[in-house]
Amino acid sequence: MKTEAEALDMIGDHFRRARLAAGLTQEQVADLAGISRPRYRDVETGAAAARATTLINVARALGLEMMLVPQAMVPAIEALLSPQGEDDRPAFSPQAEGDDE
Amino acid sequence: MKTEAEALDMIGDHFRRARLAAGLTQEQVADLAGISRPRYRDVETGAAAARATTLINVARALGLEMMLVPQAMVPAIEALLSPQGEDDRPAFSPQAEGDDE
DNA sequence: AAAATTTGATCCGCAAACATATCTCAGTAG
DNA sequence: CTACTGAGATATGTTTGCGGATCAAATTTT
Repeated sequence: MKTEAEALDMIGDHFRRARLAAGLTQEQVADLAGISRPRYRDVETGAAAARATTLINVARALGLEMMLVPQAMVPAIEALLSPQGEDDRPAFSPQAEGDDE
Repeated sequence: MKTEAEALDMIGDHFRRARLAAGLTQEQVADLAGISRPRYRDVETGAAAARATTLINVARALGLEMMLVPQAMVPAIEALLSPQGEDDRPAFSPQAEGDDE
């Protein structure tokens, strides 16, 4: 695995930013997402490949939403989010698709 | 859990659409994503809460990308994708956040 | 300073995702 | 009818995410 780990790391970084911006502790977010604190920590650090439902719950606890979009549309969406400059950082870099790896 | 199952179902439906649009078999996509066919089938049917890396790989195998976006921006992004009307269907409905459940 | 809070990190036990193999059924082609 | 392909479904065993408890380090608060 290669890009997968990077993706997880970017997700975790995104979550951390959103959490700090919201002024929440790890435990608070973990509780909101319905997961344990050690596990939320793993998500933030990208230590583990969390389940889809876990990521969805964490995202929603932080006011975020996971979306599936065509790779070709990613730049446009990023452009749409950047100016808003809240705390939104698109999740994954669309660096070509390595298919598997 | 409630909405989680729905989200998984929507993801699976999205994948299936993209797969058929690409003219690929389940086995081909599973191979591209680096997972077994029975498991990819579970993903399509929403039977299992796949891992984050699994979803990322499947998405990329289908020319899609997963993104984390502020819930407030979801409608705008959907509007951006709708006109394209290819095979893009935003993944999850942003119906408030149930936090945990 | 000490005390409280937040975070990093680890272990154990359990549940679930995962691979592999196998079987069946629907559809199409021979 | 038989042969082939795509897809649904199940069984077994391995891997791993997960909760809970527990520890220490870093930060903040009094």
